[in-house]
Amino acid sequence: MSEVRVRFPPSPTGYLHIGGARTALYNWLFARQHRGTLVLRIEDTDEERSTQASIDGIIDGLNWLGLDWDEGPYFQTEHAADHVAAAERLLVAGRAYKCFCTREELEQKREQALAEKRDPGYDGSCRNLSAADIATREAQGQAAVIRFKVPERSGTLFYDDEVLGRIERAYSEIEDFVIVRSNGKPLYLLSNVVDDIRDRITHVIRGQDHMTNTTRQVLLYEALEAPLPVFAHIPLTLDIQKRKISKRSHGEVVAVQFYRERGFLPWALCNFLALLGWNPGTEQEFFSREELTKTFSLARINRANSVFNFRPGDEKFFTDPKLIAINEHYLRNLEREELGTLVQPVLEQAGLWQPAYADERRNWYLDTLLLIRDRFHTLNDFATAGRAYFSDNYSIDPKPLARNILKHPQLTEWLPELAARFAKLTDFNSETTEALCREMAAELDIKPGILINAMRTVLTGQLAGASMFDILASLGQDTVVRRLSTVEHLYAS
RNA sequence: GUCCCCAUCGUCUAGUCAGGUCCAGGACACCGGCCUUUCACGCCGGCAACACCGGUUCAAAUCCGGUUGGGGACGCCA
Repeated sequence: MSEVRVRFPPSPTGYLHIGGARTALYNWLFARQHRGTLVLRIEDTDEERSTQASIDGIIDGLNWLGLDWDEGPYFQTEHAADHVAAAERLLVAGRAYKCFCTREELEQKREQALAEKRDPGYDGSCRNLSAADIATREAQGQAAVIRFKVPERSGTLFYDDEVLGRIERAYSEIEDFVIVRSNGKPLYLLSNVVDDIRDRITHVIRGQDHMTNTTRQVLLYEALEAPLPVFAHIPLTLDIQKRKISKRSHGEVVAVQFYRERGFLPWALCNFLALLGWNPGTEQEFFSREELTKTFSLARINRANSVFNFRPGDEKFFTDPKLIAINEHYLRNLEREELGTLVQPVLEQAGLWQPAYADERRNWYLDTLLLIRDRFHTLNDFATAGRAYFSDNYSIDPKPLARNILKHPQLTEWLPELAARFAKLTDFNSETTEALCREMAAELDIKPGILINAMRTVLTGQLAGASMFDILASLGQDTVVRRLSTVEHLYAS
């Protein structure tokens, strides 16, 4: 039984996006499940578009997601000599040939073919050049690319895809493709195969957009006399208009980085991504790493493409609502200490962190997070909607201000009075404050809700929140008294 | 234009390979209710789909053919 070896080969031409992350996740799950090896290989043969920033971004993204690899990162350009050597071998074996057609000629033919609604593929002009002809052209200094010579066979070529079943394509439909540029640099189709052979890749798990590449690469494996890996083409992630998701046309919402910045939990994203195109066949939707690793299987990957349901410009659907729901689930179920650890950097970045939260106020800090997390969607909410718990410098939302404060001008007297009474409490807790508050409401002959909602608004700035008296206990007597004592400024403008 | 892939609620999907247990199940979203000082959680309920046509069969979401629709590829990009 041979070892499972898979790879994730991003091209560093942009950030890591949702689709790429899912491909990485599926490879990672498959590797971990089989106790195999995941190779990270940076496919940087496109020198014009490859950037160091992209490489860093991709690695950062994978690290954040917790998708670790066992070998690499390898860089494809470092093996360019291997790729060219393979091409030379194919040339010698008569499995490839030099083509002197210029880019301009090819471009022109392609456009013309498309305009006439004909097949735009290469017409094979240089396929049967004589040795003398080639020598002459080379002597003249004409540049040549190397093309793979697709065998003249009747019938169809096929491979058995783990997701899609048998895929067939007629030999006659496959055109002679370029494997080495005229400047001597190898191209993806070739490099990718040579590297996969060298890295002893056993399973190629990649997007369905590679299917036509695969049929050509199957030919390359054969010509290079290497065993074929197992192919698994996973469905594509589409936007709501059913367009393939790409960094260029969709911007940041499809970037993994975006979710990190917005306070999503990395495993929530993984869990969501796992379910986008795959399902366990049971009704389970939340998985730990271990559970997912155990349950995942290529055979249960969906054949149809899936839609990543986000609506640009829509605040509520700024990303797929299911992803938000999954994130909320994890946020609510995170263990106390882990939650504390994850929220810390968010508070730090907002300037709300205090060293005491790691020390003498640790308990208060963790209790407070537990108290307020139920209504939050992301980690960032702790620093925004939850700001009043960590700082006196917070703003009051207009909606609760109008509804709970401005509507009752007498609160300018009631709230300071309430503060005064709170100040006298010797045991300030949720029970004593509630009793006191209800007592005062009865005296004034008003509904307790008026005082309670007014307090919520003044103390947290928010329309919604946890049980008010728990909030009071969390905030503490001093803060509560201070904030309730002067409220006139709220009526200012 | 050619080739390849795909087709179940708005979205993610179960069910398709081994036809009947499916007048199609779950989740998210949405709507209503309960709870409640608010909001949320939670709980209860609701709306909502087998693309179409034909064939095979006692029986089709499931098998076959066609149509339509969607996607991908057709680069000296990866």
